[in-house]
Amino acid sequence: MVSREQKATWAAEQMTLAKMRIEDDCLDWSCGKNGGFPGLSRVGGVDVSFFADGTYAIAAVVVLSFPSLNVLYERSAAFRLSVPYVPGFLAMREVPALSKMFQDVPAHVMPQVVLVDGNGAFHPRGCGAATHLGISIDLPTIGVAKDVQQVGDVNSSTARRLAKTLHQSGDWGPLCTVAALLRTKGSRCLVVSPGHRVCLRTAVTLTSQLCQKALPEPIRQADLRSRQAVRSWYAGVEFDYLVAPRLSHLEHMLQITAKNSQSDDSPVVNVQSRRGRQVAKWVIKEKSKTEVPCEESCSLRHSELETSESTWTSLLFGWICVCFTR
DNA sequence: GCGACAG
DNA sequence: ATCTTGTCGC
Repeated sequence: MVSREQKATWAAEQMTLAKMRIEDDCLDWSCGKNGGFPGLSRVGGVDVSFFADGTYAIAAVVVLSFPSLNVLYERSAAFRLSVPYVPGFLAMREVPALSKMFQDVPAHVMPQVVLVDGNGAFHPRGCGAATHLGISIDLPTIGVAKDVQQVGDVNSSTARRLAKTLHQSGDWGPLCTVAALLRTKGSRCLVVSPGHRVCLRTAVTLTSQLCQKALPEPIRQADLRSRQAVRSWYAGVEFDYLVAPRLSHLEHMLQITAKNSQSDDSPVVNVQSRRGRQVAKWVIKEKSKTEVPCEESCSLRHSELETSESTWTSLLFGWICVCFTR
């Protein structure tokens, strides 16, 4: 499906990105030792759901208040899949769309940390999707995977052994230096790894606090909403459509890095934040008019459909689906 | 050749 | 990831 050369190129990109990863807490909030997170008021979650035909998908971004976990912002948008899923290269498939979604998040609801489906630094080349996204948008990210990827000596049997020592929800233990196994409700275990700008301890502690159910709430919400979006699309609801970026993240970031290093040798952190703000210069087509960043926002903003005669019934059906699952 | 393989 | 029914329980 994907050429050997392509994989080599991707791997090189990942190794470059891995070097840019900030492995310590670099936050505008902190992970208190008493269980609190002073300064933290917004947590984000992202997920992607797929259409049956496998050529399109819907990316969802949600922002929840913390610690109350109410939905402050959510958006779902469709995009064309340009890359197949290849183990170890999940980011190449999902991150471009997710990254673009963050361009449109209003500053006043921009999350202070984002939870991502998949791995962060726990990755064969130290650059899972959470790390990749984090560096692309220059936000702290945490990787939360439902299954254990083989990384070095760590694999699913390693995790099974560790899982036996975790007796109740909230218990966790390190799988390696960059990943922990966290037990949540229903005896479920998640692999948590720092994506960008957070350390392992902060990543696990926060993720644990966010697990009202078996999954951390931001990811669960993004998951629910992106799936719902797919279903209501079949019922006639239309979505924003994201157009793929012209350059890969790495190409874009390398350009900016080069530009920055000409002018001065500023510290890594400054370069990072500057880079983050310049990452996106992409086009948005068919942007729907409504943007609803308030609590009562309905999960789906459908642009007015003025098309066929079946539209009315399918819209109604879509609404019923929406109401039914909430 | 065979098994492993985040979403 | 996705294809899918009922079922057990608060």
